[in-house]
Amino acid sequence: MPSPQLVWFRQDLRLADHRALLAAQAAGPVHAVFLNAEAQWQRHGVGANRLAFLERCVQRLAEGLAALGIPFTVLEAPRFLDAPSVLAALADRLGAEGLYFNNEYPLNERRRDDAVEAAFRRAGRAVHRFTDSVIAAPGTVMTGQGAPYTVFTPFKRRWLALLDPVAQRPLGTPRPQGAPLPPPTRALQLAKTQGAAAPAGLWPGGEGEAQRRLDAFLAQACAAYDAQRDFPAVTGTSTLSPYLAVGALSPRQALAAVLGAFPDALEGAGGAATWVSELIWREFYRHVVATFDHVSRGEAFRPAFADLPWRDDPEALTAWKAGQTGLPLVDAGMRELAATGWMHNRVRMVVAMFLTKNLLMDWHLGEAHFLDQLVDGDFAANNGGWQWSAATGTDAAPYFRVFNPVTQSQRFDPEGHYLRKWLPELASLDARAIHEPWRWAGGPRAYPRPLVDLKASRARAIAHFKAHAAG
DNA sequence: TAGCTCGTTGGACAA
DNA sequence: TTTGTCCAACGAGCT
Repeated sequence: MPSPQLVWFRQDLRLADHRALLAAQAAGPVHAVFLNAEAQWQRHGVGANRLAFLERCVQRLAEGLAALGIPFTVLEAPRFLDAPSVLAALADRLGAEGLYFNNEYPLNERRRDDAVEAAFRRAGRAVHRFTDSVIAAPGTVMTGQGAPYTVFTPFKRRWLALLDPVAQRPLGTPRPQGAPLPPPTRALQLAKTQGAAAPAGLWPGGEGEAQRRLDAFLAQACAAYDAQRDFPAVTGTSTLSPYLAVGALSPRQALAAVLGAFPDALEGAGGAATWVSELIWREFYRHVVATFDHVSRGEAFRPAFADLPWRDDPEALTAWKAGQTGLPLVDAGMRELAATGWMHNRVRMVVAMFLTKNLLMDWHLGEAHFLDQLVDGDFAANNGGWQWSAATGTDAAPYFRVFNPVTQSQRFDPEGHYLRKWLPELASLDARAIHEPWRWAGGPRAYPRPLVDLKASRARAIAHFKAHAAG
């Protein structure tokens, strides 16, 4: 029996188009492993919804591996620090020849992976790392001066110029490796998932579900994505973010599928092109995290705003989290998040702007709450989104661009369908009154009055940022 | 090198 | 109701 190759699954929980897995199979029989890093995840804010989803995806992966006859081990490695010893022990026990895994980009993950690689090399074992969670590897999309991009649009132009769609076609699926093994006998239990609020049926795990959603999106919503994606009451988005975040879907699979359905998706405008842009945004933020370590350390991307003082207002924060701010669109979004582990992207921007501008509270608080609640929680995308909203991030969005949650509500949910869905106490109000219930006969008793005056808090935020940008 | 253009997602107000 | 202008400057990135 030849020595097995260890394949370490992380945020790449699928069998198809898996670079490390396919490379390992080419070298010999594979033994798959997943590490349960409970303590690490809890310390870094991975919440119960995300863990429960992760658990379902690992479960599907375990079943798929068993069907192919590939043995699979889940090891306890509570902290990232434990990864080298735990993996080395497994390699010793199995007499493994090499270790294969796909790269991750936040600083902690890179350090963990470097430590694992060093430990394996010291033991005389080969380590093979792959670019898999992004189409363009960090470091390959650079300016004419050889510097990393910090503005999205030129990054996108360069990314598209470098893209070779043929070379980026998905790799296919692994082959069976002997007779099927018995499927896992007991349900996998990761960390503390009992606090999960999102019903399991909302976000089924696994790559099969990811492919179903991808197909449905391409058949139904993609063509009108540019026009429809901003309306939270409409199913205009792909809802693929959780699957991309855990790697149940690869970006190559997503890109190949959209190009198959819309061959001109790399040029011009239109729904498919706009969706491809979102895939590029995902890559952009991963490159930022891979390149600028201070982002992984929690610092503002723009040094000018590193020391911006924020208001401390625990009661307002509690009201924001609970969806009790008195601004209907903000509250609807926060309640959608609490109930489903997901929030429509337009509404994410509205609630983030409200927290960081109108309430003038630290974006780190919002970032942490989102990571704790979101099924699709991803450090790079979440951090990038929050810093964009807070005007501390990579793009040049001016700080005086402050969303008005009432105007946004009137524009993007004109009939109030989304508001009524999540705010039953406002269900009886008509389409005119529901966006600002306090103006109409004092508003319903069960619903709070606005936490802040929008006009005054907007002016306060602009003055605050202006004073700090100058100093 | 210096000049030029541009920057995901907006709001308020005046005319 | 619609449209134009201002809100501030600045630095990224290209030519």
